[in-house]
Amino acid sequence: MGKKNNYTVEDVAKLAEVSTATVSRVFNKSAKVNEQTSQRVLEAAKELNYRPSRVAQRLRGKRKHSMIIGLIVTDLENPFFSEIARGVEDIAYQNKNAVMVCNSNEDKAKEKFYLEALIAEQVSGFILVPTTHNNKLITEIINDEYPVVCVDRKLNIGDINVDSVTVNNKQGAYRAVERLIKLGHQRIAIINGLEELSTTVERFEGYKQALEDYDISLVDELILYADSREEGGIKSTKQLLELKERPTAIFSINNLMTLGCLEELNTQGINIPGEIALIGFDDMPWSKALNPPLTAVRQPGYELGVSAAELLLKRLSNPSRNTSDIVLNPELIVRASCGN
Amino acid sequence: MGKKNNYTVEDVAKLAEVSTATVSRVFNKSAKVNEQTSQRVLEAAKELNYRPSRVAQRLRGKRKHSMIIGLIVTDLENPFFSEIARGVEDIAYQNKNAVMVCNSNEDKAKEKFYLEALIAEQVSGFILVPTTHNNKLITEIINDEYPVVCVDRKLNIGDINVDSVTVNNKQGAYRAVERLIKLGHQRIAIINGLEELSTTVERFEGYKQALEDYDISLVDELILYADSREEGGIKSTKQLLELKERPTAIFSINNLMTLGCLEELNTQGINIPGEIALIGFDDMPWSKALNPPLTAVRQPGYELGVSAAELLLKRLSNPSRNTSDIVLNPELIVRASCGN
DNA sequence: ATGAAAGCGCTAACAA
DNA sequence: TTGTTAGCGCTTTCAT
Repeated sequence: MGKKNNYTVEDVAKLAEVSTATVSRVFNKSAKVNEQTSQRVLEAAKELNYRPSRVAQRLRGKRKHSMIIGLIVTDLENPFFSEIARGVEDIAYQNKNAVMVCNSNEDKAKEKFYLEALIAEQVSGFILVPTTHNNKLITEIINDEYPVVCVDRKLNIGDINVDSVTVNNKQGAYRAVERLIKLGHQRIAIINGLEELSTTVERFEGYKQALEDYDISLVDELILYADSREEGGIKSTKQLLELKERPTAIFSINNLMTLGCLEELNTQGINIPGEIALIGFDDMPWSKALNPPLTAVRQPGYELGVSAAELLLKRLSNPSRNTSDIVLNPELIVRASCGN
Repeated sequence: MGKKNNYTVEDVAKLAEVSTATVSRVFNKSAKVNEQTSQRVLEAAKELNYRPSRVAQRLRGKRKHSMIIGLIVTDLENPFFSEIARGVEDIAYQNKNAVMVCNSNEDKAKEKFYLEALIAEQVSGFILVPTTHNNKLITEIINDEYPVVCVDRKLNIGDINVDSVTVNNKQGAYRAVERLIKLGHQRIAIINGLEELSTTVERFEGYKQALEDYDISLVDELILYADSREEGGIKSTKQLLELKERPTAIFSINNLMTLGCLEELNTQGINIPGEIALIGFDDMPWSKALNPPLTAVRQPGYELGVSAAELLLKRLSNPSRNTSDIVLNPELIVRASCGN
């Protein structure tokens, strides 16, 4: 019970009748080794099924980093974030880095827990979807010059410098709402996500801007906030439907809430887009198979992940590089749910 | 540039004017330390913003494991697997373990890469959705007494003993097909997933069993295999629709393929379930919002993850424990896509 | 209650 | 080309 393959360089060295240094050299190709000696070492290693301990390597080595990228997202069940994860992973894997993804579940304590675990494990750097702007730990980490890239959301902390990759949320929202307006809608409700998120703030700005540009005034009862989950969409939609004067269109700011919204509308037998038109933020694989097919602002999740990983890799190879903010543009995918 | 907070026990010891041993004792509460000394150490540590290096701890310490669970899934973008991940994570977090999830993307080389990375990092153990049955590396790892739990798929290797948590796939498939038969269908097509997966094999068995029990013979042209992705569903459906004699019902074995299937059916204007009925394996958050709402076999993804994590934790605390196989039962969720 | 010192498994000078 | 040796940062005897 538990031999657990704990052979060391020394065991291999002994079996191959060489020094530990030679074993190390063979494994790392860090210096010329005689072909035959090399063979002997490899055979010995194979016989013992030897695996170098990365823990020891890391403790000793000058290359302090682990070739492991930590990715912390806020909701792994949300396909938008799994798309990001895929993007990160593809780039990382191409560069022989492993990605370890952790799910903070929008919970600050969990985020902290994972951040600390990953630092303790000495990951090379982080790609992070921060839970909220104001995070002391993250500030510390960044000030400690730990390589960090924020993705999807910005870290709105005073004068701090971080790489970031985000989407032009304001523009995306603006286009969605503009579309609705041009279709003749005036009473346009918005279901916002968590209030403190930069994405929520920006999308809401797009909404306000569009209304303003078209001389439509904001109506309090049409501006809702929910929890970015399906449940939140259902609840908000119910609330909207109870209004004396219902909205003629709903702009839902996140994929899962949109699903909830659609469900509730269908449940209550509302005709979409006849009675109420619907546009969502975030286009999903199933959007076109929905009833009705959903008009949505498509965010390039995969590309977000790719860019973030590339950015992190660049910083890793050049730590003194200036930080940069990459902003990707979303796109409005028009389908039946908003009419035409 | 790059101070990177590399303070060590020694720095703290110096500042607090104690020995490194004392610092260690304070941090690990591993022995009585004078209250005042302890205070001094803590202050010194805070001042330097000292974080013990887990790498060094692990190299030295007797507790060899890291409180990190490695989870390797085959498709992180598939919500079924993210549900599993959530289950694993919740249990792990409750027990102060971190989860690092890796995505093998159904690729053996990638699976190997991650397996080795995680072992090298000395994770406490694995929860694994194996890419295919026959995997030498995994056999080795298990034989090395590394704690492993297989989830969703079994590792059909000869005499090896592993903990596993799976779904009763045969039963689930049987019920789906039986339902179709009872609704009067005789020409029932099946779109299988990757041929070598245990899940595919078992679901196909359920299909065959049901047909046999109701005296319906197997028809080759109605038995298709695809790649478990949306694209595969589209392709297979096209193929089915080109048949001289079309099936009257389709049983699609995986969520993403079902989506593809539905899309293609809708694209070609097929009436569901009028012309062709559809049942899928795997119920998803969006299933009820589809057009038409989808009848599906619901797999308890979250519970799968929970059970797997619990099993792993048990093995960790008692390595000589007998292995066990947990089988969870699926459930047929009836909606409009199969008629009634 | 505290300190000194050994050593975990490995790599990188420095020698030979 | 190969070996010897000194640590990496920490925990853990063994002394004191």
